[in-house]
Amino acid sequence: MSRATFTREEADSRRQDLIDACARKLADGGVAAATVRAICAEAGVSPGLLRHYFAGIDDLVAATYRTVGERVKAALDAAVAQADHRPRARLSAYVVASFRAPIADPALLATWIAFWSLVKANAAIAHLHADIYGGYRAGIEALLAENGVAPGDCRLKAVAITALVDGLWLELCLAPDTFTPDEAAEMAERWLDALLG
Amino acid sequence: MSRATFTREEADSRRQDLIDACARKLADGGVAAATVRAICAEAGVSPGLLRHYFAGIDDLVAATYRTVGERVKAALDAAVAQADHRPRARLSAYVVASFRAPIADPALLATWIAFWSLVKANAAIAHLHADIYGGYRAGIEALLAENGVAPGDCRLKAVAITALVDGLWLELCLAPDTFTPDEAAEMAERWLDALLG
DNA sequence: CCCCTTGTTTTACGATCGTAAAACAGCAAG
DNA sequence: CTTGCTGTTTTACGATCGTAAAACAAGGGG
Repeated sequence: MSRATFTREEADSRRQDLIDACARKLADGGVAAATVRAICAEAGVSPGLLRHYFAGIDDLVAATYRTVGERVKAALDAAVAQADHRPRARLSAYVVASFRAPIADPALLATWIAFWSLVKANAAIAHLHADIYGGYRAGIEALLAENGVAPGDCRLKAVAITALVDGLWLELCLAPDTFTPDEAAEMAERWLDALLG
Repeated sequence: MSRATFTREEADSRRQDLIDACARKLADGGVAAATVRAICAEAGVSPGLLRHYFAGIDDLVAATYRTVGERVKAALDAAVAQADHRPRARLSAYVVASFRAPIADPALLATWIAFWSLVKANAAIAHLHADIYGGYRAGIEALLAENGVAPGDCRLKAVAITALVDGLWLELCLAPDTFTPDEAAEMAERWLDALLG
């Protein structure tokens, strides 16, 4: 039996393939399915290659969280940039974007839940989580300030908005039959109305 | 080396010990830490005993979800029973109880997140989840109806309330330094105000 | 006092895990 | 055509996983 052939790829391409495969495995099988062998098979690569690009499976999972987090943040920022320039429209755009493509993707949401489940047990993931959510919340706080919310109220209101969005994400992912992304966006909008007084 | 001694316990006691140990392991180590050997060690029992009370590890995890779910539901119902009889007070009691003892327990919330991460991959857990959340939502819908919410609006508003509560739970568990349970309860109350119009 | 039931422990097995290290193959440079 | 670098695969190892089945011990009924 001869050794399998392979094509040489640029480093960043393989790295990204592994990250994407990791996200996919986390999405449809949870943490238990994101094994070295399963991820590499999903990426169409032999198991040994993982440690050529990452320090280990934990490092790959962390890199995946970072990548997915940056992708989400970029999508949110893009939504704000494309929105009407009025403060309220900008805030709405930021929040509602969570329920539109490319963020409202079942696989992405499932991956996100897997990351949540790792925060308490994995220190590196915990640090990453604090970083990602800090940035997310900072974005909301800035938009709240634009809308005339008192500086002392921004922190808690940003938490409250993040909580509703995460909760709706969660239910949209775990029980997608009970409501639609449009209804989720509608509820989020209503929450903004309530918080802006 | 002689065989270790042991004391004979009533079946339900050992069963409950294993369930509690499973919840504890899920809480502080996530799904990865909830192995047969780790759980049995936590329960002070030899590894082989698990299969005397459960069909396997998956069965134990499911039983743990069911038990924890029932405990939460009982606490919520108790809070409503102790509340003022006016409809709005009863609804508030149901929602705010999520941020008071015994529900607002870090270990319980961490366990809950672990269950979320299993829903998509494990059919039995998914069925259980639908059951538990169905009951939870039904409780809110009944209280909303008491408060004069139109039948057609109850479903979506119950989803919205559940989402905010879950989102606040999540952040309270993953980033407990950013806000307090009291602030969470305050936000939930405000959400009720907004939804009741 | 002995036996019988059964809760409990022990031991063993095959599968799979993450990782290390060696063997190989593609491709550019000489 | 050959050489050297390195991306990639293969193989191997020790650890740990869930489970099956046998060995044992505790306590009650004859």
